[in-house]
Amino acid sequence: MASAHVLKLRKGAHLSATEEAVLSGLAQRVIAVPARRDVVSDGTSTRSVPLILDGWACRYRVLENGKRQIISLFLPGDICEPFGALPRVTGYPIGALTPLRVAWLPLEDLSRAARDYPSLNKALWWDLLLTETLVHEGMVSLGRRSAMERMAYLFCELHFRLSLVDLVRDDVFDMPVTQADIADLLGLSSVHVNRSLQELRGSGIISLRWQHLEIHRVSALCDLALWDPIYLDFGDVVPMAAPGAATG
Amino acid sequence: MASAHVLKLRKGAHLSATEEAVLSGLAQRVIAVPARRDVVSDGTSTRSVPLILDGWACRYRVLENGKRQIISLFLPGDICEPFGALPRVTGYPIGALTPLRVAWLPLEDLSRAARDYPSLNKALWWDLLLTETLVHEGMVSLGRRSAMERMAYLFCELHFRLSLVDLVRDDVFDMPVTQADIADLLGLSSVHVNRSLQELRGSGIISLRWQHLEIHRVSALCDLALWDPIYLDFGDVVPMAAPGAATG
DNA sequence: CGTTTTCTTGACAGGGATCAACACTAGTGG
DNA sequence: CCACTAGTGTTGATCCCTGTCAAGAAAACG
Repeated sequence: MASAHVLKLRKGAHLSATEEAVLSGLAQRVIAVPARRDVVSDGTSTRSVPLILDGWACRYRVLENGKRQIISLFLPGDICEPFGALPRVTGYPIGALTPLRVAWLPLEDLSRAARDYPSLNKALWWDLLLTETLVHEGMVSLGRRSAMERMAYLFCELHFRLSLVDLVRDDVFDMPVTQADIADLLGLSSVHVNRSLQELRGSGIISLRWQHLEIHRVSALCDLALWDPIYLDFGDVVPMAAPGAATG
Repeated sequence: MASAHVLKLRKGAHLSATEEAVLSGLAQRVIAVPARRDVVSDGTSTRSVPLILDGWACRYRVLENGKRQIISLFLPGDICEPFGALPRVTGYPIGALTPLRVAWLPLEDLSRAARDYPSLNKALWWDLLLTETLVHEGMVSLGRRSAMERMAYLFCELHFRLSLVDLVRDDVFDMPVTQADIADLLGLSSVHVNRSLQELRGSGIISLRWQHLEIHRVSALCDLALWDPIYLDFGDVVPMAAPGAATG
């Protein structure tokens, strides 16, 4: 069974067996991180980037008044710093929402792999594009979707993203986060998350018990979420990457 | 007088006269875009990226219900697709908020320049980091700042960004956008923007007339905005860029 | 100078926050 | 194995921030 990032990157480009082996080989230095601990607390090492093998993590920010906003969610198979080489003098912490298995990918290995294997390169660009789009669509949610729409959108996004790494079966998947986490993700209060959730369950579109989400009517959920597949279904075909703008 | 992008990138690395000349030379193909016209309507050409020489632009998204959210703002000196080479099969449109002068930078030229001149490379990475951080902090605004705080934050951000390109004099700068634009930027209604603006003016912290913003008490504004300089003052020193994660 | 866009103001409604209490679950240690 | 504790989910009551609708004033524009 291939690990999550291999499963995910397969969706971005057709990978040969060799390339998949290379990809698996990158994830050598694996460490465990307990829930609610920071993976990186302030900026990231320039030498390697964290890859989530298992569990959920997030990039977040806590304001002076104590309010927390989750900026992006990292699921199994996600590279937490997709702008990999970006030297950060400062940055937002990345925290574990659940117990984590994290692989630290040495940047040298990663860029060598990308250089040697065009399909791998393509897949990594695809991953970057996807990550960027997710952030943008998250902004649209926070700015212009109602609480209910945000919830619905989140479930659609999770359905889409977790499908990429084979963690969805029959429109059912695990959601190992608290309602308070969801609140910080959606810019709501946890009380309101609770109520929206109940309303969504009451409508028969989903059910959620024991951190287990089941989507009964996917299309109804997408409608409610103002989901536009144009933005997230990239399909299988992605043009080859041109040279990077800022690449030395 | 150097053009805006040169002024901006100077802040990211020390550039030699030669490097500045190269940078200026990149902006050959200059075109004018009238206000309210799209610069790119669906995705971007793979061959070149737009650079704003003059005027304000934005990346935005319109939901099916007609609501618009501005995802990022582009000011003079900004490269609209800082992920330059990113091949987009889909994407959000970029629109002109004011009449624009746009230079289309050929990607080949850009990456050759970055390859040949390390400081230029460093500056472009710095620019990318800055852009990324602005988006993240925008999410925090939308999710966890009140209307008043968002307004204040926006003015702080603009003060910071426009200072980079020498468009601020004595805490005064032009704001050539309508209140409806601000509303779509901050995830508010235009009516509420109007009222927040008046309250802010009434408090004596700013004045705004004829699209001319004057900040009277910068520190008060920063306090109100929950402004954290850690996230946006990168200072002059930035570590050298490592090789890109997904660079072929 | 008329026309259109933008700004401003008022009245009203509602979505979501806040506060507070209680139930439930899970983990902990005796 | 059970009591204890802490975290999480649930509910009700209340408030207020912000959206919506509508109309008039001011400014921009051709």
